[in-house]
Amino acid sequence: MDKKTVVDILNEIGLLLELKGENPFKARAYYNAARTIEVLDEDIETLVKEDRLKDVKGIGEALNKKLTELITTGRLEYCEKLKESVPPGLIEMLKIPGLGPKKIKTLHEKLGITTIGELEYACVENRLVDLPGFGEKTQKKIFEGIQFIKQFTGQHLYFEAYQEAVKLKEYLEGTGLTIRCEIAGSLRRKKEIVKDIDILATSDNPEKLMDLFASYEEVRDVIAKGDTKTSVTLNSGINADLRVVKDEEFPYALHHFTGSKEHNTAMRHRAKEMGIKMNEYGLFKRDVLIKCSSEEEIFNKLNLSYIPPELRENMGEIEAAERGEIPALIEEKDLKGVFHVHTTYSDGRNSLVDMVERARKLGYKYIAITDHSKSAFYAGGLAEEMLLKQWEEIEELNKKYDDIVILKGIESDILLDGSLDYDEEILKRFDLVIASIHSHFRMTKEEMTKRVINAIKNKYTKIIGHLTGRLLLARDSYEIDVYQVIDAAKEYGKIIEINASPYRLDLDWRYIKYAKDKGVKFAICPDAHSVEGLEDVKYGIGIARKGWLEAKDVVNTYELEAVLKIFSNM
DNA sequence: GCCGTTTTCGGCCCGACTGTTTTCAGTCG
Repeated sequence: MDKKTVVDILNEIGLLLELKGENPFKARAYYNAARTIEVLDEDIETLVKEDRLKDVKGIGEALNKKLTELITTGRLEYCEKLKESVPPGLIEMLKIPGLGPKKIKTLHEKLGITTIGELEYACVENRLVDLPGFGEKTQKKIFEGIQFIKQFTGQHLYFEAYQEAVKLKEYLEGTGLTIRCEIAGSLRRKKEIVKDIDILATSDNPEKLMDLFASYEEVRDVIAKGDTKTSVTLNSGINADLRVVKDEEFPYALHHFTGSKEHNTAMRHRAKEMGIKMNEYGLFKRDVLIKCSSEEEIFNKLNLSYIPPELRENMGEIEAAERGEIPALIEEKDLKGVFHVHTTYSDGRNSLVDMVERARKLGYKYIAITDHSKSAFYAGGLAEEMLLKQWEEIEELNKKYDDIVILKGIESDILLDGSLDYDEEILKRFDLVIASIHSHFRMTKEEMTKRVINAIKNKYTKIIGHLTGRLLLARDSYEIDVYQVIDAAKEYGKIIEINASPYRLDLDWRYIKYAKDKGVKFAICPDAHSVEGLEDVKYGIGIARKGWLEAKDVVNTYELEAVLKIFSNM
């Protein structure tokens, strides 16, 4: 075993001990030993063989024993045990500037954070500021550090890539060289996670356009550059492709580069059956172009009604289009009210009145304030006294405004046995209870499913919040039988949330259509922790559309009276 | 965990800097 491996292992042990909060001097002893061995003149294997390691200053009885084990067997049980006891994500966090073992330990112990993704989400939810030794600036610095690290992972949250794509599109259009320019690919399909940005443009001067694309100020690297396709890496770490085609080819190319691959394959298959060849340059019957000036025409030529990009996943959309049964998908303007809003009463960044004011500005007719419940100590959950205070404030505000109604709500933790977080006396006074899992993620699938179904059975539960608990690119869903939960929601007439936080987008759209077909209703909720967060509903709309939802499937497209009626019938 | 003893327990490198905190803890080099 070479010296470097030994040194690395000793340093790692030091680190792990610090993360565990062991005696710092014990950790230092390992660092010291690592440095001692690093500068050792003699071969360490020889020292072990001749039992002279113990004579080296800094190596005592315990280290001598461990190093002997390591060098003779190639393994060190102590180190392996230690590694098992510390989540690997904590070690990764050391890469974040400003974070050392002590702060990481605090994050782990106080907030239960085990991965960088969870940490990022905790920053977004403003959870770090109240921890001992943390504050506004620390939280900001950590968040920025995470953004830097994330650049190199190759997968990106929809909203981050989308924002980049919009800027890029504006830049390209600003060159004056594009005739048409669109964001295509998985972004256009509103996938929750994307791996790159695809932009399609038409131009009379493609070469110049490619040059200007490659010299866009946000470009860090040019990966490939040609006449029809150029690939770059942006400063944000996201890859972007620009494809340029002739203007008459645009509709075909837009369809082709929007995908998905599976949808395209099925479409080509269908075309072939009709004796038509289909590719990014056109539809051809016996090599003669079938002229189409829009995507809609392409579908029509194949005897299909228009399929919105969000549905192009080859999950039944072609068959539905053939029957003329593509639904009129929900749009953001359909929303009349907003549920699931946090305020400074718990872990929100803005006050109750600020949230209400912003909701009014956005044109909503009702808003449900749903701070965390008392067991959510990590998020400043509300004890009964605080609830009473909040209700007083809500009543005052309701007197003041005649254009918006504020509902008294709560995002109640679902406790271990599936019960809600307050006594019946309190529960019955809420207008809206959203029941969500926030703790004890590690249960068996059967236990977790039963827990959530118990919450569904509770007559005060109206909406089931972020059903799978996933944090995109950060934390997988807990084990749960989503289909069983959906069936229970149907049976008890409960609403399922589409959590629109761009970090969650939960319920996953792949389940939504199943629930819709059963007749389950949804609510698109921003889970807003700031006034800006209210606008996250747009991401929920994208996911709802991917799940084939129409306005009538989503209760917050209804007038308040209708919503309250649904609630009262549960 | 190591070392060195006034020999078995108490001390172990530190200064700049930042951001908390209200006199200091944690990070970085």
